[in-house]
Amino acid sequence: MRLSHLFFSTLRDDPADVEMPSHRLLLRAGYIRPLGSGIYSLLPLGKRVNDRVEQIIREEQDRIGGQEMEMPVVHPADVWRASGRYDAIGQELTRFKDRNGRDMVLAMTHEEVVGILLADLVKSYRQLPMQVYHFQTKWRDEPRARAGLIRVREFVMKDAYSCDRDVAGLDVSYQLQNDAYVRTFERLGLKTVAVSSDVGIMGGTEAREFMVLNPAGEDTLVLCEACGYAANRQVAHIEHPAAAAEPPLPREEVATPGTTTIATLARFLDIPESKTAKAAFLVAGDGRLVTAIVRGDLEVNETKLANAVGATTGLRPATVEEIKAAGMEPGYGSPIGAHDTVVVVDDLVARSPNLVAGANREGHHFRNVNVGRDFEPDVVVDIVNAREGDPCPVCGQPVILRNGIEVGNIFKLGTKFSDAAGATYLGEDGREHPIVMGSYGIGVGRNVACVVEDHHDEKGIVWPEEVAPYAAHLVALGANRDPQVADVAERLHAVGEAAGYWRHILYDDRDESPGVKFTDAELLGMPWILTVSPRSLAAGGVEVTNRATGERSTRSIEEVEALIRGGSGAAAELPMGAGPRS
RNA sequence: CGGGGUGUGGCGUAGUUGGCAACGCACGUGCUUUGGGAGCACGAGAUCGUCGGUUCGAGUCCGACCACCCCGACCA
Repeated sequence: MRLSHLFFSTLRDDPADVEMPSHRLLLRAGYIRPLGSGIYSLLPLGKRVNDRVEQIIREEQDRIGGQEMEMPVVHPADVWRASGRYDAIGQELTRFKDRNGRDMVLAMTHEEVVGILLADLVKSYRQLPMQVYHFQTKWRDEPRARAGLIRVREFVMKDAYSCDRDVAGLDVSYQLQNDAYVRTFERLGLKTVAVSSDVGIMGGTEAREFMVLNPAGEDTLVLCEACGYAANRQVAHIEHPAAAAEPPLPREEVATPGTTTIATLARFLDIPESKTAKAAFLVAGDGRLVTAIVRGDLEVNETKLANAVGATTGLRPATVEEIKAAGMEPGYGSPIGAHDTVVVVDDLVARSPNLVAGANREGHHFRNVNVGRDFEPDVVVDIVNAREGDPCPVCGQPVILRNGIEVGNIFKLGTKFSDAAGATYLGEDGREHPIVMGSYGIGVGRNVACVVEDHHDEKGIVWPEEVAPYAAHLVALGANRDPQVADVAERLHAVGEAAGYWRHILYDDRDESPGVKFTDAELLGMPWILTVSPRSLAAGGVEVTNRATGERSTRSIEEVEALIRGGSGAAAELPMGAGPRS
C-alpha cells in the first residue's frame, strides 16, 4: 500500500480532550475517526487491525468446534418480550417501530435468536453438543461512552453460544471457551486475568470475565497474590472477622448534632467507625425504595445490592423526599420505625451487636441497635465492597485491588433462553429436555484498543506482529532523485503485494522530509521499519529497524525480500541487530 | 441522569474595556532543500456550536438549547 494514497491522516498535535493512550494514538495515527459519542469509523488502517484481531478470535473459535454464522441486527420486539428482557433492560436497549408500527429493537446480544433457531433446528440429542458464533454489530445506548474504542455504543462483538444436553455438557463447553480465550488473548499480546463475575442481564449461573489490568479500567478487581484468587469486586465476598460477641444492651437515643457522616459521628461519640451502621437509600427501577445497611467503615456495592433485591434495571439514589416519605431522616436514617421500604442488611451488620445507628430524627442517633430486635430486615446478605488488605476468602492473606478492562466474558446461561423459545431436544430416554446454553463474548474494537494500551511508547504504537495492519513500513528517502532507490523501493513493495494480503507492506512514497517519514513510521507502529536510501544502498542494502527494540541493521535486498515474504517466522530467523550498525 | 469542563478554518490555539477574526501546523502553486517534524514567495480555506435577546455594533454580554470531553451509576 502506498502511503500517498492511503485514506488517512496523521495529526501532528494531540487531539484536545483525549486522555487514554489508545484513544490518542489511534486518532493521531489515523486508524479511527469519531462520528458521534461512542460511534467510530474504522479507517483502512484500523479496519486491517480489526480484521486481524477478528481472525485470531475466529481461528480459536474454530479450533474448539465453533461454527461461524450471522444473525440479524434488528429484531422484532416480541423476541425480547418472550425472554422477559424487553422490560428488564433499561434505556441501553434501543426500541423503535417499523413502518407498520411493529415494535422492534436493535440487538444488544443474540441469546434470544439462538434460542429460536435451536427450537427450529435441533430435534435430537444426537445434534448436541454444538457451538455457534458470529461477529456482529451491537448497538448499546450506553449512559456514557468514553476512552475511544474502550467503551463505545456501537461495536462488533464476537458472541458465541454453546448448546448442550445437560449441565455437565455445559461445564465442558464452558471450559473449552475458557481455554480458547486464554489462547486468543495470548496471541493478541494481552496479559489477562480471569475473574469470577456478576451475571448481569444474562441471568446465568456462573460467569467469568477476562480482564486486562489498566489504571483506567472500569472494573475493580479483587486479587490475591498468595493463592491466585481473582474476582470482580461486584461478586468478591470477604469474610470480615465478626465483632466480639456481647449481650444486647438496651437501646438508647443520644443527641448527636451535626453528625451527618460516619466520620463525624464516630469522632463525636469517640467510637470506631466499625461500631456504627450506616444507611444508603436507593430506588429500584420498579419504584421500590431500598434501604441498605452496612457497617460504618464499609461501602455499599450497588451491584450486590441490586442483585439482593432483584433490581434488574439497576438502582438510582433516592431523593430526600422519597426517604422522608418512608419515615426516615437523611443523615440520621435507619430502618427503625421506617415503612414502605425494602430493608437489606449486610450480613456483617447482622452479626454485629450494639451498633450506633440513625434515630430518624434530626441530630439524633441510637446506641445499641441490634438487627432483629430493633428492626426486621427483608434480606440479609453480603452487600459491601471488598477493600485493599481485606482477608482473601480462600487463603486469608490480604487481597489487593486493581482496575481492569473487560476484554471478554464467558457465561453459563442454563435454560433461561431455551425455555423462553421452547428449545428442547428428544433425549436418549425418549423424553424432551431443554437445551442448556452458554454465552461467550469478546469485543473486537476494545481488544484493539487494549493492544495499543499494552503496546506503545512515547513515539507511537508498537504493534505485535500478529495484529499489525502491515508487515513492515518502508521508508524511501530521495526516491525522486535517485532512480536506484526508487527501483529498490518499488521492488520491495511489489514483493509484499505478491506475498499475500497480510504480507503487504506500507510504502511511504510521499515527497516528504526524512523526519516526517520516520516520525510517522514510528507513530503508525509497524513492527519493522525498512529504510531505503542512497546511504543504505551504499552500505549494502536496506536498513531494517525493529520498532519494539530499536535495533537497527543493514541487510541485503535479498534478505529483506525474504523477511517480507516469510512472515514472523522468517523475520525471527534474521539475526536482527547482528549486522553493522549505521 | 447527577457533577465538572470545552465549543473560533482540517488539527492545536489566541482573541484585551463589545469596534475589520488572528497565529502555528496541515492544504494548493512555484523555486530551493533531502537520514529525524526544511526554507522562501504567492494562495485557498471560518455564518466564531445553534437559536433568541441586549446594543448603532456581539466571537466577546444575557438566556435557552445542542454537541463533545472528563468524573460517577451499566457492559464486550
